Amino acid sequence: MPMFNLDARDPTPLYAQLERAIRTAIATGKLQPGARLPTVRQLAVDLHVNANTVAKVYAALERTEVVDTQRGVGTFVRAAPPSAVVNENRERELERVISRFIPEVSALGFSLFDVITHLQRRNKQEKESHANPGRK
Amino acid sequence: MPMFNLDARDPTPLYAQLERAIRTAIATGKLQPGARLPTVRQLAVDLHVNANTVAKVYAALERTEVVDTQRGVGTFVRAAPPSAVVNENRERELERVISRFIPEVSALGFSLFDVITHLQRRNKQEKESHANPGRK
DNA sequence: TGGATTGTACTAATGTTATAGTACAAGAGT
DNA sequence: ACTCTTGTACTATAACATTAGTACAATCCA
Repeated sequence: MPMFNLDARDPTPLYAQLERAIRTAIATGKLQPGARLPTVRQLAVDLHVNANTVAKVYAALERTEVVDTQRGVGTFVRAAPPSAVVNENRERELERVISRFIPEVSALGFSLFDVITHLQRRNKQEKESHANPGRK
Repeated sequence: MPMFNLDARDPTPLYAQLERAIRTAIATGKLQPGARLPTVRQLAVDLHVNANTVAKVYAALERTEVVDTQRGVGTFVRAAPPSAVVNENRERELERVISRFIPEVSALGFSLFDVITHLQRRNKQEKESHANPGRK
């Protein structure tokens, strides 16, 4: 079972799907700080994509300081930066990004409740995977 | 204000975004059976894309029998598909848009819990404003 | 030191996406 | 018949995405 899931029928480019998947895995705690990502070649085999595609994603994540790569060693999830924004501005920052998000989902016909329900399900799955890390 | 919303920064191809948007609009009832879509050229202007891109989407929707096109007249929404299919696609649609959203907020240093909390507060305010519509 | 592993850097070839521009065909209305 | 609007079809071009293959550099380990 591959660590991530790409959909070849999705018109979204593979590299974009993969980058998103890794960032999401980190954001939701599936990949914790310090965790090691698969090697470029191994992940390419698992996902049935070219090694160059994986390498491109790893390089992008390195540039944006999401992972830390060491030649000959591997690539690892960085420590979550202690939010450059201070607490007062944090709320406003979150408000701003969510305000951009709401019209998008509502344009697709979803309610706030739909979104909350979906996110809570994700959050629950995240906790379960923490409590039972070696799950098959 | 354009009828649909495309995001040039989203790596998903424009034609795919537009096809998805139209199908969703139909699925959610924003575009009802018999409703007329904008002309190829007009929609191209509204969305700031090439007319060929819109034409490509219309042709794809015609091939899959989602719309009915008549030369020199316009393109119109066909009868709605069964709702079971609609609901399945809706879930996937929500999943997709949220998957795009999560890496974005986490890049700003927010957790899923932060987002859920914020959305719940919004949801509460929304209900209150419904109960008291004339409120400032 | 030698060998294996890992990330990185190229080139080349092929297919897809998006744009621009032009032209044609079918229907509506005058 | 004429004109306008609409969808459709085509060429050409540029940029991007994907794959394949090769080579190199840094690190670890025996």
